[in-house]
Amino acid sequence: MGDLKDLFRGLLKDTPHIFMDRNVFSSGYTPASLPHRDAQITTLASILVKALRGDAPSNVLMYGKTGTGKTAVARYVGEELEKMGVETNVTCSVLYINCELVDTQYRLLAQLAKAFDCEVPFTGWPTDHVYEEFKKAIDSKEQVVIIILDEVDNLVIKSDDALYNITRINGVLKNAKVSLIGISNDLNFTDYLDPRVKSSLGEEELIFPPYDALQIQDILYQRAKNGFNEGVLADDVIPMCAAYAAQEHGDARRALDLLRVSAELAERAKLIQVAGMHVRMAQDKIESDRIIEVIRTLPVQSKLVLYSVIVLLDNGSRVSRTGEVYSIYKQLCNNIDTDILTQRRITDLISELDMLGIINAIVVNKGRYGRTKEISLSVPVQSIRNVLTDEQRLTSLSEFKPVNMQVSLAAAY
DNA sequence: CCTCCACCGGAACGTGAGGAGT
DNA sequence: ACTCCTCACGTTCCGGTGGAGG
Repeated sequence: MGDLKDLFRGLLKDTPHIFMDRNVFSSGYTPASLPHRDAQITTLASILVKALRGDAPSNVLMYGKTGTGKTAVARYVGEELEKMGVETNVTCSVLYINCELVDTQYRLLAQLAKAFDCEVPFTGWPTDHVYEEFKKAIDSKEQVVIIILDEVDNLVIKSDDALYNITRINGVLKNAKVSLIGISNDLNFTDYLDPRVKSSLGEEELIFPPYDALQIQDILYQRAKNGFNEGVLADDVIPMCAAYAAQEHGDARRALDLLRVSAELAERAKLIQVAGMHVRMAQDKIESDRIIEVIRTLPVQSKLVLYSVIVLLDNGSRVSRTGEVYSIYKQLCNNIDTDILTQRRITDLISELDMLGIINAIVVNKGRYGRTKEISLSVPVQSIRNVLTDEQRLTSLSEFKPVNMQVSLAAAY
């Protein structure tokens, strides 16, 4: 036990210093420069420069798939604008709000008010009261407020009132000016909008095309220079990360994750250099983490269906049919005292699992023996069995033995 | 060529939770 | 505090189907 004191000391000493600054790879990090986004940066800056003259810039909509640098560009230009505002003595405030978390009008207003030191309780006030408070707070002095709404789709899907109110706020303010920057990865999201909001929000539009493999490489090299110590990356590491990410529609964030995970794997193996092998391992790890996360958050009923497939697999059938799955599923439900859903619903659950890429379900015709779905697992069994029995209500199922297996025996012939 | 299996999948409807309006 | 609306989740009902076997 006395050695425990040295536990961390030992680990500290042993750990090779691959990372210089882990922060460089976190999602909130804004790098000092953004390769291959000069055009977007210049355009955005030329729109926002009006703020430095004390006017409200046009509202901007930014489109692009995930990992194309939308958020980074918006934050980067925002920071520069604030800096410039200090120099030129114009108060410019840039607020960044992620609408994935802030997805109702109330929460949005509360969040905005809070940014101006205005106390709003989490709940309780009528929405228009919060709106008034927020107006009062920003109108207290002359300033230009730029609100960046990331993932703005989330705010709109429920109702576009929030956007409607904010786009019209300039009409009622005396001192302050407000502009919006909406960020969306859905090109068609304006279809959901009220036409008035649409024309007001989309005064300017910026498109972010996906990066190609070479561009991703540049980004990675730049981050690696700030994030890793020198010489820890083998030559092929970054090209590999870029190639993998480029295959999946040029997602730079994905490439950065890949690079980070590769380095973490190498670090955990106590190596001093990251090799191509680690990139491959990282690719697998990210994918299996994704699958596990998807399965873990599945509703209980879907888990039961999935478990039924596994049970059938354990009993020797490589593919299973809907009828078999359903009969096992019913047994499982009785076993843990859960409501049994109808077969119609199970059909849908099976289709959902198929779409998530966890199972493979194809419709086949067996002539006289009917028409059904042939279901097989498209991920390794051992990786998901434990995830399923981790769920509190399903733990007892690890002991489960199916009765009445002649159905699947018959299927063997 | 016809039948008929064993399920597919569309349509309409019921229900409860939760948010918005008043 | 109340009703109204919407949405996710499920059920009921049912027409549809490709081909093995007669």
